[in-house]
This record gives sequence, C-alpha cells and structure tokens, in this order.
Amino acid sequence: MFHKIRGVSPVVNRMLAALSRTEFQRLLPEAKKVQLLAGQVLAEPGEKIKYIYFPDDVLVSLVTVVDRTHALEVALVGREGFIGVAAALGARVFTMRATVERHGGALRIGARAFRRELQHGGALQREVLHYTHSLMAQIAHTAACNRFHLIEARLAHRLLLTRDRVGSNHFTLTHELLSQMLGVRRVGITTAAHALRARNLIDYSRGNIAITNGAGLQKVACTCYKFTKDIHGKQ
Amino acid sequence: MFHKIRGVSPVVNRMLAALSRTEFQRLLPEAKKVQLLAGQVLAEPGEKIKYIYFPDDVLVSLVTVVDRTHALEVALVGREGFIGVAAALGARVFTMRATVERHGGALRIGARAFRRELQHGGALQREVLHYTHSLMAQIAHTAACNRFHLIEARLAHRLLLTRDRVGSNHFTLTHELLSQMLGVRRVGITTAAHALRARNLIDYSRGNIAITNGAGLQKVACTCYKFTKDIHGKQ
DNA sequence: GAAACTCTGTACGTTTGCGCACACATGAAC
DNA sequence: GTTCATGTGTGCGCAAACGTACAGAGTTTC
Repeated sequence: MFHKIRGVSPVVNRMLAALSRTEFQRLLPEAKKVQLLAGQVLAEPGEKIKYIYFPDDVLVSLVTVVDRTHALEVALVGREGFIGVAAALGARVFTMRATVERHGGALRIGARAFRRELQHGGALQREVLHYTHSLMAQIAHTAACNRFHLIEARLAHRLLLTRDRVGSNHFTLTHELLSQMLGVRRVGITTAAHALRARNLIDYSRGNIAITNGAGLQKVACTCYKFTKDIHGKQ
Repeated sequence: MFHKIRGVSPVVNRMLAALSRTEFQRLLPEAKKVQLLAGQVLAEPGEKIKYIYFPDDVLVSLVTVVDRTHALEVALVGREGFIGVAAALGARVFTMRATVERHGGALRIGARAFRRELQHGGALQREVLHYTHSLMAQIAHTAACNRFHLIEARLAHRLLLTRDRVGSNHFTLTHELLSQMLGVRRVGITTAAHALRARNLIDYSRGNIAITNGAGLQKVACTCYKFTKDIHGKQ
C-alpha cells in the first residue's frame, strides 16, 4: 500500500506503508518530507529527541560513540525502519549517533506526535516494536561479527548490505568512511578492497564503488550477511 | 515496594517491584517462583518463547550465536531486567541464547499471560520498554567495547559487572567461562587475570574469584564500566 | 595549467591475540 | 591413596591488525 502526500511522491517507507489510511492521516499534519544530505548528523548521544525519521531512499548509519577517538557502526537503517527507536521506548534522548550515509528523502515527524500516535496501540505500535526487535538482533549480531570475522569478510558483508538497500550495484563510499563503520584503519579497508578487486568481485575509484560479482562477494562475506538479510526480509 | 507471594520470600526484581499491587496480582496466577542452576539454558535462538523470567538473585548471560564455534555474550541480565524482551516486542521465538551464569531465584511467567498484561499498557509496559531501551544501549556499547579495548580492560570491566549484580566481591567464574563471554581464548583470560592478580587487584583459584581492590580494578577497566552502570542505575 | 585537496597505494616495525600443545596444580570420586 | 576430572600456567610460531608515514593518482578550484 502506498500513501500519497498532497500529490508529492508516494511514501515508500515500509513501516508507514503498513499503516491504515486513517492512521497515516493522523500523523500527516505533523509530518514533513525532507531531503537529507550525506554526512548530515540526525542524532547525537545525549541530544533531546525532537524528530523521528522514516527513510524513503535515504540510508542512515547508527553509531555507538565510545570516546573521542572510538566510534563504531552497529546498524544500518533504510526504508525498512526508522530513526528514533529510543523515543518509542520511552526515552527522551538519543543514545547513539545517526549519520546519513547516502543522501535521500525521509518523512520527518515530531516526537510528540509520534508518541501520541503510539498510544493508540495500532499498526504503528506493532510495526515499531517489531522493528525494534529486528534492530536489536541486528546490533547483537553485528557485535559478534565484528569480534570474529576478518576485515575482508566484513567489508564484503557491508558492501552487500549497502547494495541491497540502495537497490543498485553502484554507490559511493570512501575507504575512510568504511573504515569508520567497521571500526578499523583506513588502510585496513584499502588492503581488503584491493584483495576483493583482484578477484574481480568489486571495482572502485575515488569513492565510487561497483559490485561486479555479487554472488562471488557473498561467498567471501561472512554468513552474517544471510542473517542480517533474513531479519528484515527483502527490501 | 516489595510484593509477597504466598508468604514466600519477597520479589526483589526491580521491574516487578515497580508494579502496583493490582497489576502484580493479575500476573501472579500465571507466575511461579523457580530456582535456576548455573549453566542452565533458558533460551535458545529459534526456540519458541514459553516463559518470561524476572530474575531475583539469578544472573543470566545473553549470548549471540554466530555458528557452531562462535558465540559472544552481548549483555548480562540481573534483577534490573528480565529474559524475554523479544516477546514484549511481538516476536514468538528467541533470537539469543540465555544461560544462567550464577544460580538463583527468578519469577517465571507464562508468555501468554505476559503478553496479555502488556496489553493493559500500565506500569509493566512502561518498565518493559524502558528496560528494552537500556538493554539495546548496553548491547551496542558492548559491541564497541569488544572492538576497541584490550582483553585486560574488558576482563576488569566484566568482573566489576558481576560484582555489582551479585552484590559481593566473591563469586565463582572459571577462565573458561569468562573466555566464552568475552569471545576470546581461555589462555587470553588466564594471562589477563594473571596480570590483574600481580597488581593485587583480584585473586582467584579454581573458579573462585575475589576482587581485592575494586577501585584499582575500575582504573584498569575501560570507561565502558561507568557507561554500563549508568544505564541501569544502581542495583 | 598550476595549486590545493581528496582518495588510494605501499611500506615498516610493533602489538595483540590466535591456535595448539602440554605441564602442572587442586579437588573430587572410588 | 590412586585415579580422574577440572582448572590454571607456560611456551611456542603465526596471522591479523595496529599506528604512522609518505608517495602517487585523480579531482576540483581559480
């Protein structure tokens, strides 16, 4: 089901799409379609939650901040989810950083309206809780993946994740960014990427990445890829 | 506030203690006080959720299972929480393994009754969501901790966590168990523990561990300890 | 077209942790 | 007391990743 906002492009966020027309209409007055730019920071730990974001084609990276020099991506959020799980669980402030990995559109909703609608206990609540659950599973699994698997496998995994959400084999990501996501050195990514390219699985140049052999890349990636995919179902 | 069950020892689980008498009474018919033994497995990934456990003095370890050879502890649950977050979020099956780290009592409640009570949307729901939030934060932070910090710091961190929940500087944990929790070799723990003992921070012998200098151990532990502690508040 | 900037490649020594193997303790079981 | 199981100590060689530093290659800017 697709909802239309005043003739603008349809909402493709899967959670919102699962709402009934009535429910969606209740949210609309407080909602605004926004364009988000790569690198933009949507949330910072400790910051008060003002808005909830439901991604359409924007891709957001959830990052745990340990200290000034250490931060680690724990999950990737696309149209299957939303930014602001904390609010749904009764918290007033964010606990993680959320940065835009790939520019795109999202539906932004005021935190108050969001909480109000949740009280109704309808489809939104069900969807929100369900997503919270899969997000938690994803975070936990990523934790283990980071602990046990080699950079090369994790890189392959990560590239496939992005591909799935972007819906294309071509996207932009620098080694520097990838290194921050996986919590390793930039050089570590360069080396791993080099190896993947040598096997004709990917190609890249100055931030432009192309997956040239998806099946092959899956073989290199750890089994976590399958797991992550199963959690959220197909994009 | 403490609730009494038919004259048995009072419920000290903090979530249940936060309920009103009425709410607690609604749960009681479906509840049973149980004793859990160290090593007992309360949940296995993919297994149907039959019971929810509210720990009194039992200590439960939440573990993500990656494959046959790899599993990693992502969180520790004591009286501040409960086992079965997945059920509260609408799932029918567990996604993680839950094993008893330290024997003790818990209140066991049927999953159906638990869900039913949640529908009432009262204090139980509020508490459950709140705990879910802190659990998620804890898991994410642990992920980063595992990624960046040395075994020695993580071991110190982990020992302090256990101490806080057990409420004593003496408890039992073998190197083998600790290694599984931190996702490292048994020898890795032995070496780290050795170093801690050399500095008179801890002492141990055949599974019996004693923290002899808590303040000193905190200095060795990563700052994650403070974080984890702040999340759940005081025990 | 030169300069500035960003992204990627390569190198080197160092550390942490791994995998494995075996010796040595302690306590329980018979 | 001997046997057995369990827990801890030690010693390798080795691989992965680290921190750091610098060189080249591709863009953008003016």
